[in-house]
Amino acid sequence: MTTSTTERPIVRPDLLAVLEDGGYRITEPRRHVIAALDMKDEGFTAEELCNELTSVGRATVYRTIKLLQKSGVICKLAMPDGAPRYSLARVDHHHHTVCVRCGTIGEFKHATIERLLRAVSQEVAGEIVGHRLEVFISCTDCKDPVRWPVDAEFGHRH
Amino acid sequence: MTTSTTERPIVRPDLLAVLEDGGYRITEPRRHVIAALDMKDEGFTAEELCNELTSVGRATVYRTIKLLQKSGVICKLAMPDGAPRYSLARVDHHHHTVCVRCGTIGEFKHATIERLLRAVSQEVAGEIVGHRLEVFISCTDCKDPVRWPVDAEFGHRH
DNA sequence: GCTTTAATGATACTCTAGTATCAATTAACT
DNA sequence: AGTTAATTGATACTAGAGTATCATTAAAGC
Repeated sequence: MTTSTTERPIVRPDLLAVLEDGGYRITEPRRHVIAALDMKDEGFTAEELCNELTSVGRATVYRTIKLLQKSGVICKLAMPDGAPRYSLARVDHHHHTVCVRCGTIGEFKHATIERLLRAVSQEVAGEIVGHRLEVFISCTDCKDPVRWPVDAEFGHRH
Repeated sequence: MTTSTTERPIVRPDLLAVLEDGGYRITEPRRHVIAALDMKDEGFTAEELCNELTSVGRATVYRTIKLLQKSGVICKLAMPDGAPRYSLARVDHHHHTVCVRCGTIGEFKHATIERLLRAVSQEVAGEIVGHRLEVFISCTDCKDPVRWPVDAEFGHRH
């Protein structure tokens, strides 16, 4: 762990801009939360972030996560067992690949999903208002044990 | 509510066969659970089932749900807010349409998803081990208020 | 019918993922 | 520097979705 939580963290201006745009104040705790999640390329849980950011209160971490989520800065997604996990949104409209071993979350955009939705909309008696697509992978050379088996709980091989 | 929970329910033989095949006993409580969920074409929660089946204990309802899920008889899926919901599996390999108003769960099969996965597998550094796809709809003439907005919590319009 | 072993039910418990409260603090604006 | 409203943090609380326990009951096979 390299991030000190006492000194003022350096935060990407575009992430701070999100706060400004939303009419939110730029505070020390929020700087710390943003700095911490910006360093991550794996997914993370809210509790993990709490444990790392010892100088920021738990409630504030949760509040900031929610705020950033509403602003589109981070995505909330569900692991195979339904456990929530967050990741920084880098691409605009995208879906996620999730390693069921190490929890690393990747992003991809694909035109095919739009085609799929158009096709489904023909068959469906109603209006499509959203969708959820997650692709579970086992990333190359991953040495971790499987933490989120896809056949547990939710029927994911469908 | 037409299902009495005291008299012996009539259960589709193919659903009972699932129990036999798994080496499980065919018991009265299990008959009742199966009969109840077979009558549903909307999704349901475990608690809802518990409340309907007053003659069956809560633990048994949960145990039976888990058993049937493992046997592939019912699917567990997540609503936009992450809340689990079950539905009887009618088609073999399929995905779900979920009405965010009334909670009705439909099934669809589509070849495009296989194409999509093949395309994604080219781009991804790892092996695809599963996926999750849910299409959220507002079903035709649905009069219910929106119970599961797609923009709450999880980023579902992605 | 008897035996054995699985299954049940009442209940208490657990765990996760938050939200609520509210006095103390602090960012932003003047 | 002073004002004010947003924000914070410590902590308690909640809700949902199950799981554990264990004495009692009831299927299945003989």
